[in-house]
Amino acid sequence: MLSGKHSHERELSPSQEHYLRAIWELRSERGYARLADLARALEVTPATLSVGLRPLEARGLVAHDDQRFLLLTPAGERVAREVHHRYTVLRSFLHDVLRVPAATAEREACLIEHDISGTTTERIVDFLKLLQEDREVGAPFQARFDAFHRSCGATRPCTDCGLACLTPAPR
Amino acid sequence: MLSGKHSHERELSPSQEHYLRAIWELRSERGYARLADLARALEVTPATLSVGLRPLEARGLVAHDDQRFLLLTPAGERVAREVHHRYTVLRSFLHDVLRVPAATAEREACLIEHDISGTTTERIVDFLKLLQEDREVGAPFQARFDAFHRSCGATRPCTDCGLACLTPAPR
DNA sequence: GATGGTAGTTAGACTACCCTAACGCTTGAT
DNA sequence: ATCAAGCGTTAGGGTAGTCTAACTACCATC
Repeated sequence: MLSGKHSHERELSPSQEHYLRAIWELRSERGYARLADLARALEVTPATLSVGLRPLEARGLVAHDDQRFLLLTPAGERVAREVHHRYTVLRSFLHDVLRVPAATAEREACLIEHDISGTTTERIVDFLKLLQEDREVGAPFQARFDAFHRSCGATRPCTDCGLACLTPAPR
Repeated sequence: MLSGKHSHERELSPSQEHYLRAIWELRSERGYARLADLARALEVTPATLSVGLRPLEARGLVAHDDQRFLLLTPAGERVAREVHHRYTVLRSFLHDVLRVPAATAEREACLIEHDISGTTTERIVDFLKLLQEDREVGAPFQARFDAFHRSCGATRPCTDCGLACLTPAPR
């Protein structure tokens, strides 16, 4: 589908970032990660991973035991945590603020995590923190937002584009 | 880089969505779109497009003149507008609300536009409208947010993960 | 009417990502 | 001791999206 050139100026491809995050999450949850577990978690065949992890090993991000348990090097763990961080922030924003259903929020966060810069991520963190910490902003905002989009008239298609648009509707 | 299976359950691939949006934008701006213009706009070679547009023609989304000027069918235009809508909404959110620099906002919106559902897009629209229309929420919110992230202490790394994290820092 | 630029196409190659099928290596149960 | 299960690897294939290079087709002017 999408490939090279545009998108993803990062050093690692989306898949590779995904692999790293999944290894880290497995290891956090159960203390170890085997290739087969990882394959299950990522819904990918072991063959795919066997090949796909190779470049990550070559770059010194992933390694393994004498028992072939997967390990993250410090560099690999740093990347994994960054990806996980982006994922978490996005999911929280989508679900906790925008009230997108949990499954959708997770699915979309999984994709967007590879597209979004660190800078943007931190802006969203600021945003979440503001809602959390500033009582004069947080609660009223969320209450209004919830009410706002519950009233289905909130977004009405604009006659020009047939899509809910950003120019305020005439009244 | 990223391919098949995960990501993008949409009928069209990210590239194809991109092509449609670009045709639509070119035609909106200057009334016509030629393959060469499109190639320049998308920073892709004409050869890529010549091949890449074929499936879109086969699906009845794109057509051309006797003069080979590119046209969108009604179905093609509908998709193009949807993509453009997602793009616009994202860019506005990133730039106007989160204050991400314009260039970054555009670059990231260009990527995320293919990942995000219509539902989520409309949630963001609701959010933008709320800020725009509700004076008790909009202005104070934005003022606080701007002040908040200007003060660089706003996000501080948490000792646990080394990344600004979502659990409130101990005080 | 030859020359040359612009537009689009075709052919061939490459990379990323995925799959299935077949094989080798433990390891644990019978 | 064998045999089955499970893990990982290898080999071979497929698709999407891109590229370069070589072509065709049309104008435009000289």
